[in-house]
Amino acid sequence: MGKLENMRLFVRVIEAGSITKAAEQLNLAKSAVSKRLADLEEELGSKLINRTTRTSSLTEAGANYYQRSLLIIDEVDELDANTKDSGRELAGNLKLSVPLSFGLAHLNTALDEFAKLHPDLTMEIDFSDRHVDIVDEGFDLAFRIGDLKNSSLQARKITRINHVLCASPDYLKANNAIVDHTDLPGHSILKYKNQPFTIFDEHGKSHSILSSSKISANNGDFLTQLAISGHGIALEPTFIVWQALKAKQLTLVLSNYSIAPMHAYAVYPPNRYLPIKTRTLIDFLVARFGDNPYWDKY
Amino acid sequence: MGKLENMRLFVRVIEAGSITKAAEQLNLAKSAVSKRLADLEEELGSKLINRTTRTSSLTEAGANYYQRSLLIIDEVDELDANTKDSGRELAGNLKLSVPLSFGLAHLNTALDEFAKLHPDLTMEIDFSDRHVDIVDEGFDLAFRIGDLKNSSLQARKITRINHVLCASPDYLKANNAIVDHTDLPGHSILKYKNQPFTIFDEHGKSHSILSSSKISANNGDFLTQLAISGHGIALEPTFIVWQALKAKQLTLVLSNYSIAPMHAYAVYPPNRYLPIKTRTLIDFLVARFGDNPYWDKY
DNA sequence: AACCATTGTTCTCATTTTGAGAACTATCAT
DNA sequence: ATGATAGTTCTCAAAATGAGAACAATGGTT
Repeated sequence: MGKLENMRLFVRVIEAGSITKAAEQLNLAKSAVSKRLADLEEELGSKLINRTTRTSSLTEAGANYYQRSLLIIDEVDELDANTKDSGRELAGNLKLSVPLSFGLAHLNTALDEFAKLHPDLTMEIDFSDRHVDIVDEGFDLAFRIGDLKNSSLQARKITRINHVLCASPDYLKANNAIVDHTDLPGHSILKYKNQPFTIFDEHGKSHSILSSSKISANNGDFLTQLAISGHGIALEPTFIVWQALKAKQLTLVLSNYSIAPMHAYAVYPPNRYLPIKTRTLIDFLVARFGDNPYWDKY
Repeated sequence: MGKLENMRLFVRVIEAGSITKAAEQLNLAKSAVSKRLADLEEELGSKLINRTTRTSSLTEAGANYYQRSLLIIDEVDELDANTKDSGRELAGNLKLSVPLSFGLAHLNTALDEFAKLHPDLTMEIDFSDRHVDIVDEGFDLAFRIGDLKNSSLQARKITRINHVLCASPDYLKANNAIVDHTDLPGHSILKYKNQPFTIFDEHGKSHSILSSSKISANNGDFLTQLAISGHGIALEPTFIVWQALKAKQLTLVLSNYSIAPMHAYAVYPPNRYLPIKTRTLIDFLVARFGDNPYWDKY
């Protein structure tokens, strides 16, 4: 094994927090990780990590080695990427974490198109709404909808996510008319969480709606079906209900009101050279969706 | 084999000028070098070197890769060196090219003392007066006396080399008196090359002496013995004749005149991070000899 | 204080990688 | 046309590396 590979392993051990976790992430036996780390320390003649079976900490030499290694690794990755870019097709693998609804309905076709454009590229798509740990789980890219929390991850905004209130024509006929926001509490709202939400009237004034949900669920498609069946007014992102709106299965409610938009982000590991395949995919998605996506045209 | 090791191999192939020469320098089979270079190119997906069986040239990608690799390699070497320096003894090997006379008489004791100070260090000393190719032959350091030619090598001045005219008392008794430089042509001068030389009188005026040498030889010890035996006036560096002067076997001739000094240099490969063991040795020698060396005290 | 779970280390062995060397190919000089 | 030289390919032995078992050390829990 090489010097650079051992630097990467050392960096991974630090970032994982233990030899055991690093071994899991690297798909290596912990004995192999232990040995290579020991070999690196022996070659350098310096202890990099003070470790017992329960705790470990960087030595002073190790802290410096870690910082400098990061820089060198990034330079090598950039050099490799630049050399590979010399008149060459994208190749390799992209491991992506994709939210269920957005992923199945929209990202899939975009990723399929991207894959056709780059035949030497492979992709592993993991559909999940859970909050993945990108570094820990080895993802190149993850997609998040909402507001990004305090995070060391780096993110690029992919598109705008608008939300609307909508109900079936039958539901609206069978229930009290909704003229303004004060009429909402008398209705059944179908939404993700049984929590109040805020809407803005045409004057920009915000109103918090404290309506109890008869049903709440964390699956937008399910809620859409309920709304189409006349079970209430759905509060959902347009990228889910756009086709039902278009087909007149659902109708906008209080369309002169607005809801603060969310955004969809592509999220990737921090302090790393961004591989061109990852960067190209993000650029492709920004161009494909952007701030005026097709699902807002209904 | 690792990415960094393959970078070093690639750089070596470029600098050696051929796979065959690089293999010789690295003590590897040329099939191994050929394979590793091909593997690196395959991994990068780019041809780095266009090569036929007779000629080779860098591609554009290869030229960039070469330049960037040099930087990365230096950074890694520096990081390693700094980490190794963390409260540690010098270790490893130093391969030195040492001129015969100066080496045997002076450097040897200095290097022996240095080795005693650094027990984990090993040294390979190659005694030769020939002009070695430091990079080609894998030397860490070479020593040169004289004036450095136009060279990309880097050098550090170790000490000053003074030359003197001297003869045995018997020779001086048996031959015409030497009062000033005009008396020299009537004498037999023992020197390295049968060429004129320049001396400066007490007023700083230079005089070219066109005396033919009965004997010339490129071995200073041999010439010293001839002078002691009364065969003529020797023109030699003090580091060779100092003990004969001290023992009154030889006496200065025209001691109020002077000869332009030369210098001894430690020479090392250019554009490289200088390993601390090499740097420490050079510092040691500068301190040990300096501009007023012990052989000038006679 | 005893016990258990977890992490790291060491050792053995199988697998993989790597280099040596022979044989071959291609190119250029004579 | 021939020979010398450099690079490539192939085979095989040697070296390196990782997996997994067993063990040691540490800290938390009871």
